[in-house]
Amino acid sequence: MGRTRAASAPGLKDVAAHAGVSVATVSRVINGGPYVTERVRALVAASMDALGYEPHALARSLRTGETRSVGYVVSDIANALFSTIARGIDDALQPQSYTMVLANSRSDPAHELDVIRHLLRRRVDGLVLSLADETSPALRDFLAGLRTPLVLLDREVEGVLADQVLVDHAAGVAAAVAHLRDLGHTRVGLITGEASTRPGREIRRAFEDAHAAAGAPIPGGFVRVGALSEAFGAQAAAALLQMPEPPTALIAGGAQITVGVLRVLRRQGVRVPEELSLVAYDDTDATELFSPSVSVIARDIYAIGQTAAALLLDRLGSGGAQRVARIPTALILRGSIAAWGGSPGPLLT
Amino acid sequence: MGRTRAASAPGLKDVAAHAGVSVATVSRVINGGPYVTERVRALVAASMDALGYEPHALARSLRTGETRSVGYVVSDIANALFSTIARGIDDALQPQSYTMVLANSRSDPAHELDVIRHLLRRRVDGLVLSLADETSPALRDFLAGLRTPLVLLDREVEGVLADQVLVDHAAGVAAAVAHLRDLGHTRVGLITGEASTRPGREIRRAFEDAHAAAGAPIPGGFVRVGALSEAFGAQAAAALLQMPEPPTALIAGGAQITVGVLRVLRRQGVRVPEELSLVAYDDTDATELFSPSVSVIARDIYAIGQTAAALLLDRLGSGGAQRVARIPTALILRGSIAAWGGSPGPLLT
DNA sequence: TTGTATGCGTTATCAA
DNA sequence: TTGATAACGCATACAA
Repeated sequence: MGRTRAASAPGLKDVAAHAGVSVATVSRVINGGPYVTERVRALVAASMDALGYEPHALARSLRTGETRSVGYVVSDIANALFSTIARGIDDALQPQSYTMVLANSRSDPAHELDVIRHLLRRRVDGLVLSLADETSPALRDFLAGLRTPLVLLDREVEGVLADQVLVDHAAGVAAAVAHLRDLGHTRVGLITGEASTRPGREIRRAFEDAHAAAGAPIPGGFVRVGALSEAFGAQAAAALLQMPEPPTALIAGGAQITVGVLRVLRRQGVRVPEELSLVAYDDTDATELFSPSVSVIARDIYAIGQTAAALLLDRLGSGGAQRVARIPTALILRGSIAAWGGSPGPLLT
Repeated sequence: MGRTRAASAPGLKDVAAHAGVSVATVSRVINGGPYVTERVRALVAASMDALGYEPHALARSLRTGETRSVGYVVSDIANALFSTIARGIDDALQPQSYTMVLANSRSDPAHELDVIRHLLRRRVDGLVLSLADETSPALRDFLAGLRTPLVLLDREVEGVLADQVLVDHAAGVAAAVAHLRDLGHTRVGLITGEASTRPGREIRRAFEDAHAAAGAPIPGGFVRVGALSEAFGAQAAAALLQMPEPPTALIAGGAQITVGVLRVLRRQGVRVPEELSLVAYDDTDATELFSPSVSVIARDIYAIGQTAAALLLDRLGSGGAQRVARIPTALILRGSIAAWGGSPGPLLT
């Protein structure tokens, strides 16, 4: 007896009845509204937890027009890069009581549009996008016409107005090439992702620029471009090693690619760095624990997510012009690099 | 001119006006309701994409009482274990057009309750929980009183009615101990997580049971229990190695712990498997690429997520009794194990 | 300082 | 086969 609708969760109405006030008053108490007596506030608060009241976020959102949620679209959440970014986003969102809604696109550009639409139907207040492919015209047009605030992570989509977080791949790659050349390497290979996504373009461009600046040619077939996968990394590394005149140093431009490369080097018993110097992408357990430890181009991945969320929250709050945040890269030297030709320098472990 | 409320997204009303029918009819078309002329259906469909109409999921949910979303509560999404599970959940959810809402508890039991409450306010239809601590009384009481369908991942919470996905740690650990003993190891150490969480309890129990079954004592100090972190793994490994009579074989019961252990073995130049045989947890890049490759107790992590989502969807659909799904473990033998005392067997790489 | 009443965009009930 | 309309739970303009 007493409560009539025992089945469903208590609402504002139930709390109001229990406290002997109106729903408006309860609402004011919940939202910290003005003009509420301390006496009434306490009364209502008591009723709320007597009934175990939990505000109905959907109803509130329908009324206010904001969901306090942001969508994160990602090609594969199981990828350490993206899950670390997700952590960064979520950590930055929680203090403002925003929620992250995750949508996995499975690296499929068509599906990508679907999941974005799905998020929009749920009326997320903003979107953070780690796009699988920034060249799809359908996606580009769709995003260009979008009102919802957007943050692009290391992606450039023509005609789309969005905040961006860009990783400075060029600096890391330039440093790596310069270091290897200083050590006497004139035959440096590169394995990286396709041009359909910014990192692939940037890494390749920086690699070529660094050689051009040094007035050094890149031997034919030394740049391998393909999927950001272990399989491609392995295949490309094997192909490179099989060349009549293989590279004496290699840059693996992508974390998954790196794993494939390491697997091949290990399987073929290639001695690193004696036979091949190696610079890989991203400071991970795998690169650190490989023997020898692998020199890497590293960046603060967590910060990418944090920064993205910060940009988005900022825009949701105050609006303003589109902004671009830049994440630096650093070359971390470890045992996988040695001089070529001349006398070897001191070996790191 | 024409549309009055150009600012906000078009609603059912706008579509109805544009098509010259009632909102009820539009709603029927959207939901594939019965009794709609093909003529009208086409008319409405045309109006919908003329206006770029997107259904308002929140309003619909408010009306229907279901959000078609499930919350996944996780102690750290950046952890590969949980991000892989998340992928499994999401993949199983998407075909049914359910969405995953992620909530990171930061391994903090108090915060854990907060994020669950937050998810509930958003009226998720169900919850998948990778709890950081299953012993918290507050959390236990809260969950016990919950109406929302629950799936516990490798956790046991007293008094809580929920579907469960349980990993069969015991089988893997038993196989590992048996294999090591067959190879002559009588001094096997274990580093694993605390009893506050099922895996820690199970792994320890299986380790002790396996020894008891063999009538073999476990040397004092050979079982180290602590945080599931790299730091603890490293610290415990160092302590074990420093003992006057250190173990000849070691089981690292946790992926993070494993990384810490590997780091120490490498730093101290411990020769694996000559000086120490090693069995670690989870088949990862790090364990595979370590030299030598590390034997592991593996399980299909992705399947944990998939199974959890399947159980939940099932319950959301048909209800029925609580169910328990079991995920097997397997011992994968690689080069990190060798016989002790007798003649070494054939070495794997 | 508090209460009443309206509407957010839907679905579902009932009449037509 | 279609249309009018009442909720869903809340926030807020306005009245008191």
